Amino acid sequence: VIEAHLAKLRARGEVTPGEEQAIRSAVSEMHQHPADAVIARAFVEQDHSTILLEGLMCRYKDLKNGRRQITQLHVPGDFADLHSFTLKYLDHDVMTLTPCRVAIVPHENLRQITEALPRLTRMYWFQTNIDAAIHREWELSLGRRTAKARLAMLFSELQVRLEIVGLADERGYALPLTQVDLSECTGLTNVHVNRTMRELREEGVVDLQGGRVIVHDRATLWRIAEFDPRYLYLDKRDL
Amino acid sequence: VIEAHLAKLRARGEVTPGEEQAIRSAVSEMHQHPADAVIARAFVEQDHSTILLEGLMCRYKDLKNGRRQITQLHVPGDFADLHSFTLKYLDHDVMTLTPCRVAIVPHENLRQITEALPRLTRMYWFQTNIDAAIHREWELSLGRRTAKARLAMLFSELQVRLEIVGLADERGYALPLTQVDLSECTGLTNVHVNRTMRELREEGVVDLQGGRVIVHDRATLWRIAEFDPRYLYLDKRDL
DNA sequence: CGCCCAATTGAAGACGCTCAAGGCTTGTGG
DNA sequence: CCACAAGCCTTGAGCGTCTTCAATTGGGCG
Repeated sequence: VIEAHLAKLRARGEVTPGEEQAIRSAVSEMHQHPADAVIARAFVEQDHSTILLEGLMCRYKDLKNGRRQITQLHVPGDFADLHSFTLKYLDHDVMTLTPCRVAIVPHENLRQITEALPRLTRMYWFQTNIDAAIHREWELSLGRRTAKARLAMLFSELQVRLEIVGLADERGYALPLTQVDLSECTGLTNVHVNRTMRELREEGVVDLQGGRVIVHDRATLWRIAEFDPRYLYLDKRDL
Repeated sequence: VIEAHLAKLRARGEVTPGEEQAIRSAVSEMHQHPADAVIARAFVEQDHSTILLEGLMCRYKDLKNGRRQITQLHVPGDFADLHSFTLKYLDHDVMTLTPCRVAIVPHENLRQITEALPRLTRMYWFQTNIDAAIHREWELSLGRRTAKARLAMLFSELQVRLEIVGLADERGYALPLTQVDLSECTGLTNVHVNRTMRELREEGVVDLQGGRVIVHDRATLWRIAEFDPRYLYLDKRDL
């Protein structure tokens, strides 16, 4: 059931049988969450991390006036809050966007991995560094990209990330998000997301209907977004 | 000379004599850079990381139309590109903003630390996770904060980060940045930064003159920014 | 003294926001 | 089986924050 997680690790490099065994036995339990459930609240002490197996989750931060910024989306295979292992508490909430199945990994087990398996430790360190790389690409979107490019970026990124775990192909992928969700990812309003989506649809680039992203013209989508997948670090390496 | 770096690590927890020795001997050389020098170019293979000893550096990403987003500022004590150890290349450029003194740490030495010193490895993993936390706070700024709040946020964050290494007090700190630099941090134009700085000055909150940030009213500054320093993880912990 | 870079200010315009209303789909209960 | 509610999508109109373009001022330095 954690195949997606292993697939994500293997996108970077080999996972030895011993490492795979260590990962499997680090999982203490499986769990199911409904949509819109807060998995981890900001500034609350954590004693475990969560691997997303099925569904979509997000990290977000709020301002007092209610304006919300989603700082990252999580797809199956992601360690949604691995960074809480070193941080002890999170600086953001983690919430499900759809019903989700997850695997729980106690921090104590992660600690033992860092004591005994340096290579696997580096792999997990690497994974949190990818999260940071995604944050940086989103900073570029939020700070400098136009509305259309922000949405194009988001759809491009998700397509690549979902392809790694076999949940997308070149034609599209399931994405059961509302326009409000998209607006909170892109720093726009839902109204403006709606208008921008219409433009992208009328230009024959992408469409989102029935909870599914349909990529009509990937080349144009990437060009609009100035999307360069290298920031996702998908090439294989020695670790 | 790496005292600032040790001070930053010690803000989170103890550094044992053995760990301190490992850090010191991991440094292969010192180096001096002029202002506006690119230290690491995006997508170019790296074989070392860089500790900033003196001066200011930044990470930035550009769009094709020339619009630039600075994704993080680095102050003395920071490991500016520690993440290149696991990533092998960076997804952004790293540049000096002022003349800088740096210490070079070959990745091979970091690798040996991960093989032999799990606790120090966790400390460094933690440091890259702080970078990610800063990225998230900036995402919130870029996506949802007003211009005034973005600048207030930036000045608040830098004051706290510089205090850790003894380069700021409650009255202010040296910050030899131009308004163009500030605009690239905050996703604004230099013109709008200028106008917003004037507002903050006229309200008696902060001022930036002669390369120095003068904090006249820290409480108001934090309130405008909705600044909560917990995202910088300055409390001491077992590691 | 004059050059260069940064800061500053003005005026006009654009991109995205706010407020508001209407339509569509889905699920629920009478 | 239909009425109704709830949530999401869609569209219109007006507005505001921030941008763009341009010109002027100020300060540091060779």
